[in-house]
Amino acid sequence: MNKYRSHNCNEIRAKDVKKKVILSGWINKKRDHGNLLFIDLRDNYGITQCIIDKENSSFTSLEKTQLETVIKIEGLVVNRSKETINKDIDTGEVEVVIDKFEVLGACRELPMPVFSDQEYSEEIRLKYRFLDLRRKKIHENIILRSKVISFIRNEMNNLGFLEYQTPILTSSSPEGARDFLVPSRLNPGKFYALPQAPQQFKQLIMVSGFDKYFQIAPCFRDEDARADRSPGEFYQLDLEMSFVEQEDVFEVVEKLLISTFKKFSNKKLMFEKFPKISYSEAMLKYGTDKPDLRNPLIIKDVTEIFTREDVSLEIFKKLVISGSKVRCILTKNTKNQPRSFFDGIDKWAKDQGMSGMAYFTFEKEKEILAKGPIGKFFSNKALEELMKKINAKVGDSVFFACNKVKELERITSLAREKIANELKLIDEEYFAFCWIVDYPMFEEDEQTKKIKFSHNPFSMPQGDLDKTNFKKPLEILAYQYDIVCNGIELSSGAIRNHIPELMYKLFSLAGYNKKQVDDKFSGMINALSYGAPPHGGIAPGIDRIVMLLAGEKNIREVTMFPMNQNAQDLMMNAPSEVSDSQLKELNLSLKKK
RNA sequence: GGGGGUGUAGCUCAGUUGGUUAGAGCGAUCGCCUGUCACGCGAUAGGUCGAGGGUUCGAGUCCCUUCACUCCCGCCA
Repeated sequence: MNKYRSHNCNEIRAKDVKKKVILSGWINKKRDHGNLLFIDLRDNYGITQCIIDKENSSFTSLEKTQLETVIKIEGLVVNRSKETINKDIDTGEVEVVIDKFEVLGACRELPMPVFSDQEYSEEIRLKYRFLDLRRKKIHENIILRSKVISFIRNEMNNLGFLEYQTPILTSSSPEGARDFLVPSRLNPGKFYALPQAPQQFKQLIMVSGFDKYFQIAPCFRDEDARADRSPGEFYQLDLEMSFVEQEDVFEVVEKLLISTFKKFSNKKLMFEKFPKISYSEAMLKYGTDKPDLRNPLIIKDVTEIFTREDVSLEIFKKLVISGSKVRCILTKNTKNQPRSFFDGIDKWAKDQGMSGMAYFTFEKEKEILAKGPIGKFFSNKALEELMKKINAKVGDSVFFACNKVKELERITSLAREKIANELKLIDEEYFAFCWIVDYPMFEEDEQTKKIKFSHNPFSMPQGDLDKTNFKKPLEILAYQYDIVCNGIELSSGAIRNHIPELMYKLFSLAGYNKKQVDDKFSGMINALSYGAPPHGGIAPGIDRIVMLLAGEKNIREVTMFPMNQNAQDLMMNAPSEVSDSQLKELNLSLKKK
């Protein structure tokens, strides 16, 4: 028998009564009655109540032992009397009468309690992550993460994919996020980069003839953090397939995500077949390319109404003449909402840096009228036309925003979320997946007005390439797609461009000449010219999938050892300074501040 | 880079219009308690009120600067 334990702390049951057992674990909680002491002993698996009384010579020293000390106890399993059974724990019908105990790992005074429902500051949690991780909720989240990853691996294998590793030390890529750089000792003055994603490698794997690849891949991007975005590093389920069209990728991913979400969550799927929404439609209807489809509110363009002569809201009309658009959000049957609801939205909008949100409610006396601050600026006819256009009924309200398209999209997207939350229109018991498709290949850089790749330079343009009008690059769509769940972008992917000549052509539109492309993407462009299969893939974010499954709003709740917002690891003290000799060996010198 | 929020005991927080010696719960230490499971009861220790400056007879509270954490915008092909 193992010297530390005969059972774990979630194993002993009524059938074990009268057995001599050895348990090891952390002191989760003590309840000291002076002559009788209860110890809740905790390990990864659960809790067992242990008991000792004054008759035992170890009583006094056990009584003085700190919480979170690791101890080993030996004792006898006994039944609890009926009225002392604890139904909240699996071992609650029994307890262990301690015969002797031994401290295996002493514990100093705790900087934060482990057994508590309190919330703690991120700072203290991250500094003492090893204590934080002992706490039930996050401990279970991390175990869930492990199980999800293992399930996904298994499913991918079943779907015929094989897992291949790709380099961590690679070359810096010119586009996209900022790279983490690693100096090369053997090549002074030169740097590796950590991969932002194994993008080029997975395409090379296809060129190498492996057909179906996947990897739970670490990705490194030196960009600022968000609640749903770890600074520094995160994981993707990276996958790529040869001889496929967009639909083939969709089929695999839908299968995988549906089985994963059904297995690990009790929430319902809003759609078993994920709806496909074009990028342009999403931007109009939801103001974003990551819409939360649990939210029933839809944005509509009503610019036309404000060109009518019988609408006299001059502030909007002037903006419309100078190129702004007006978009609105209709809320059903809200005529009885208190004034504070409407004004609250308006005030909130102003807090968001907008000029506020105008609103009114459709009512009917003799004829249709608009009740609200801007109602008087609309003629009867204009109101009827508006109602028809946005499918409104008497009793519904409508919120308007007016701005240049890009800002308008941002505003209405946020407003859609805000209003839905206020009206409690979002059912938290659902996962609503969708595909966003038909991304434009290029976009105009706002500052420089130059054409640039809007997503991924390696994506395949849509349509018959002979007929594509390369003179109007902004009109070219790509086989580029995102998958979104509950307003969170889970991944993006594409059918790749495997034709070198076309690649040069597209890069030239974005201002890169042949030599620059050859320099920057030598590995890949070279490979594509030696017989590359048509291929495509996608890369769902593992952290975000687990976050959704765990019902967490912050990615650190499903990450074992995350960095803080400033990309520092407070526990390991990273990043840190290095010695002069290390720098010298790397042929680096630091600028004095 | 920009905007918002927070910062008071080891932890979680309260602290009124600026006014006596800055409080509570948990934790720690000591004492009492043989059926608790957030055990109970009593006592003690524990504070640069994030830091610096200013206004004031007087600042945890008002003003300025700054730091830390966090949320958001930019950024994340």
